[in-house]
Amino acid sequence: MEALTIQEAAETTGWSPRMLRYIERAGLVEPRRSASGYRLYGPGELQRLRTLGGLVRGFGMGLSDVGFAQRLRGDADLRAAVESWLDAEPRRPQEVPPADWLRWEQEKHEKLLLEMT
Amino acid sequence: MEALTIQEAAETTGWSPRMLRYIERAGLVEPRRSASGYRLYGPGELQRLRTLGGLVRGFGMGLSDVGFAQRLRGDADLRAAVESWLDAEPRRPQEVPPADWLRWEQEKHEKLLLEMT
DNA sequence: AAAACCTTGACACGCCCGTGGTAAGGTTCG
DNA sequence: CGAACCTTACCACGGGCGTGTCAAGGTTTT
Repeated sequence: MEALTIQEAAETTGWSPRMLRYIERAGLVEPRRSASGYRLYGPGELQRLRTLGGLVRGFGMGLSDVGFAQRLRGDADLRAAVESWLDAEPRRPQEVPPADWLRWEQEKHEKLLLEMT
Repeated sequence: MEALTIQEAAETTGWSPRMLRYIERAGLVEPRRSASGYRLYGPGELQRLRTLGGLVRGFGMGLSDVGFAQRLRGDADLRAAVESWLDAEPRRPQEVPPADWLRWEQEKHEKLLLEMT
């Protein structure tokens, strides 16, 4: 049987058993269960847990950020809305021909405005 | 002068003046300032504030999520790390040829593993 | 059967997020 | 000049996040 119990998984990944349960509830790494309900972590889950640690510690992001990124991936509407908001950055009006930048903004947003009301 | 003061901007966008200052501190919408330090909201900022409201209320995301999305856009390393983590989803091992899925995981992560230690 | 695991559920705690309010002081308008 | 605005800096507070610990009960191992 190629699967570790929660305490063994905790030892090889650096997370506490408590956090492994939390990570599961957050939908980030969900191990399969044994017949009696024990969590069973396979090689894929272990790898994912280790790189999750690298992500959090290496970039200072929270588990909820990873959860949001995961949500972004699965929800095309959300992704489109967020991207079009980011595209419309009104930074530095002076980097744009001064006569145009007002209309330029408004055009950028026309599509989005129709969608979200 | 085509720019609104903070209270006027608040009235036309639905945010409170307090929140407009908060949103600025979060790096999401940063208006330019008058000579004496007053915030001046132009058409671009106003539009951005309204669509930000749509994003938050329409999708139930927090301002910090929008901030994270913005950070993702600007930081290529972060984006690559997050994407490769999401790509390695160990969901449903049975959807993949059973002999391959273990190596498949490991290869997917090799690059990332070298970068974050 | 006892030890050493596992499960879920609860209480707790510190910190950050999203808000509001208020105070002390500068600016603009009438 | 006075009213009405603006600025920054604080205090406060409810809620969620990331953790730990503990209790009550089921499972696996020896």
